[in-house]
Amino acid sequence: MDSRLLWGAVEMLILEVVSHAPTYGYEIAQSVALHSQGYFDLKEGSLYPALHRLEQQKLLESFWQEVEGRRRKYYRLSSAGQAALNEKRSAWQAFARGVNGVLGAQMTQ
Amino acid sequence: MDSRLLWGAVEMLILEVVSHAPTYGYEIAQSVALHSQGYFDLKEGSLYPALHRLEQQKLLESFWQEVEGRRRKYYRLSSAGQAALNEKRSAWQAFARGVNGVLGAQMTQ
DNA sequence: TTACATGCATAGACGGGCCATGCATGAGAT
DNA sequence: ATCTCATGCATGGCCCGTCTATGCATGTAA
Repeated sequence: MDSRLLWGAVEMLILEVVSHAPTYGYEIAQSVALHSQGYFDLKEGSLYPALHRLEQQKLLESFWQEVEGRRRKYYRLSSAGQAALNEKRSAWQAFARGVNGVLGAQMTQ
Repeated sequence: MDSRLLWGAVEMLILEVVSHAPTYGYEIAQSVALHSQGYFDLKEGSLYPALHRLEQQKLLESFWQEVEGRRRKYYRLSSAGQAALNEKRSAWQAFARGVNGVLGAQMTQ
């Protein structure tokens, strides 16, 4: 995995996963790994700071919950977060289109 | 343009353009802008350091040439550069596949 | 003579992913 | 009993590439 490529995409991936249902850090990392067929392996040093950034930007809201003796900090998407996710998806598509344009790859959309 | 997404992709874009024919910095930036429909606008502060990195890594070779009173530093792809380009293209495809997997986007290949 | 395109180059700011580490609990293995 | 591993959150400092701003030089057009 080229970690440099990850720059700027982590927040979008987190927002995407949280948009499906309120969830927490550890599960987010699992979900991202699962849906990317193991390609992404979010490290704590990337994941938690990103979650804190997103919360501080009011894109995510959090609440603590205790399950089987374990503390979990759940996050849910705010409406601003949904808007930001839509923007980031568009930016990603434009970026991918740009890269593929230079690479001469076939674009299907 | 989300400049954060650019991380790690600049070198691939440069190698790709140079792979078509020996060319120089200014023209590389133009070519990348053209093929990405204006999406990418490589700044000097990104472009030239990247070219120097690639040359130092022996992925590019350079030679100076004077055209109409203007000095141009031409770059050509080395065989190691071709191999690196192939690797970066694969890495890009894997990355895009990973992102699109998380986003739930349709993958056509 | 002013402005803009061409052409290369660098310094410093900036910021976010990664590594290593720390702490805590529960379950299963030895 | 003890150890290991999965679960779960968190942070400090390293690392490094993009960006802004700047500098210099030449040719052409307004």
